Amino acid sequence: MIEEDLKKYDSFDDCPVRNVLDRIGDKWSILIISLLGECGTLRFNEINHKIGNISQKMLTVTLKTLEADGLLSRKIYPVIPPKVEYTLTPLGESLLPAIHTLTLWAVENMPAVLASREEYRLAVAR
Amino acid sequence: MIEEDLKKYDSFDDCPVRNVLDRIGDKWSILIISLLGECGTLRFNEINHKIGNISQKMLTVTLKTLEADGLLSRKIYPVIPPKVEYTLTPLGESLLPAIHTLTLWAVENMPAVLASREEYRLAVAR
DNA sequence: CCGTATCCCCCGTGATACTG
DNA sequence: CAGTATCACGGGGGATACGG
Repeated sequence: MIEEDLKKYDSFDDCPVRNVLDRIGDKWSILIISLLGECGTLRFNEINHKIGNISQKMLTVTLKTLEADGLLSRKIYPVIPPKVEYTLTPLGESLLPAIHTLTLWAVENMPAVLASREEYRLAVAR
Repeated sequence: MIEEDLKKYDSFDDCPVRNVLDRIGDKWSILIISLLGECGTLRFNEINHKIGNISQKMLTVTLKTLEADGLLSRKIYPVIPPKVEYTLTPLGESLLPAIHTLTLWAVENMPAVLASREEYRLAVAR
């Protein structure tokens, strides 16, 4: 019984912010979306080099997830060596303003957060 | 221009969006911030019950982290049994618009994301 | 060049029991 | 009521090697 009875009181599963963070709150998604938002279209290795410290595996995995979610599209040129281009879909582009808002907050307020955290650390250490 | 100013954050380590997600991109932070944004001030067990499916440990950990980051404040009443109230700081409140923007996007576009994902799943299965 | 396929480790999260 | 303490686990993520 319990499993189902609890679900109707489960505010968690229906929270839209959590749903979106479950999709794009991982380590690389938003970074890739921002990058494509700036640059328009990029090849696999271009993204790889621009980010710099992402593993090839995670880049592949993240791009595939974003494609499955309909946030970016993949164009394969049947040439050798292979050439693949990634571009945001309109759905992906629609996410840019939200990311931008979050970015602005970060630029303005992260220094305060870091300062607070340092102060807290010192207070606890004492 | 903001767009150009942000370009200097291209590298991963200095990316503001990643910094903020590293802090509040965990499973419970944004949910708690939203809740306090709605309700103003809440006691430990009130948050516990309103969220419903968070473990006591994670609630404690998340609240402590948010306090250390200066996003919420903690008021302890020296009574027995203990009474502790949590309220957003101005810094925490300043995050609400960004969360709201993200929420709006989720409400509007998550159905499309889920549909795309299902379609992709079917395409791969074939 | 653009991926796949493995192996492995860390740590965020949860379950449970206990305390002032 | 509001936490601590401890144990356990699952999976996100990295390193590496191989494939078309």
